[in-house]
Amino acid sequence: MLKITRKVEYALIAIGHLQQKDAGQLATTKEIAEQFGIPQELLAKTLQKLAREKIIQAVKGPAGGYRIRKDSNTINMTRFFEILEGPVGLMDCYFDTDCIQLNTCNIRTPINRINDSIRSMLDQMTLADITN
Amino acid sequence: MLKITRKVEYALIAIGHLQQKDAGQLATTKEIAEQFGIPQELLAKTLQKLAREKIIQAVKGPAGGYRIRKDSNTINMTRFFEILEGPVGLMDCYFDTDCIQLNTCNIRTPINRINDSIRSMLDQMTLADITN
DNA sequence: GTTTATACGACTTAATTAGTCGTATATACT
DNA sequence: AGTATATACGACTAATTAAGTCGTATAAAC
Repeated sequence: MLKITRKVEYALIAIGHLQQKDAGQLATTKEIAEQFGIPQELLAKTLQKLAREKIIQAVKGPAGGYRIRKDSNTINMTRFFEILEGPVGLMDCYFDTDCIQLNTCNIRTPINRINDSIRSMLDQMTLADITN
Repeated sequence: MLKITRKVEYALIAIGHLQQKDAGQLATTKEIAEQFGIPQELLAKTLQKLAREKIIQAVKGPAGGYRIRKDSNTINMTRFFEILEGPVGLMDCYFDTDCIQLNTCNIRTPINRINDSIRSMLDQMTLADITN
């Protein structure tokens, strides 16, 4: 439990790599995959998702690749995680309120308290913080 | 990601129920399973694990069951989660340091920072806090 | 027009989680 | 003593989720 998935892990590694680059410089998925020993196809799909959400910028064609956007310090980690994984919540009922057992459930409140703490912590971290 | 498992969910529900009881009163797995609509066998195994770790106390035989221990406010949530699920860490390398990529990995430090925050938050919560 | 990059959906495989079953053991009660 | 009812626990199966692969399309540099 409380594990991040490989997709997130790979995405963070890639972003970290992009942040090392000089402004405007591109990196290809191939380059990143090889350098960090991660499966290229999976990384590719992940970066595509991030590009769609304007977290990074994609450039097609030969000499293409991805670059980090300047505003990466405005993107908080809750948003980042949710792009790649969907809702960040210890239990689904944090978002999805039509649980049959809602009335008998005696742990919703405390769990949501933990949840809120984790979310607000992640809210306060930005993607830029990931560069060591 | 960041989801708690059913085992933990069921355990928390059960503990919440036990805490409602008057001091020394027992509840059976059957009673809890029926009241909250959760699979009895699975709940049983979970409670057995908690009993082994002295989180709750088991009484065998007819008129047996489980009761909460008085010191449930000294048990923190990190410990509780780890009894049921093993190490609480966003990535395995938080505990297991022999990752092949340790030297190339550029996200270990920031991830561990998030990790520490979550753990220290859970450290500060006790099981007793789960009673609404 | 060929090469090399991203885009993206469909698919397969692997791993984890959830749930079940059989059997043993302790104990209250008759 | 014998029966009923509770926990104890390992082995097993089913379901769900995560990880990884493949095929094909599209854009752009040369």
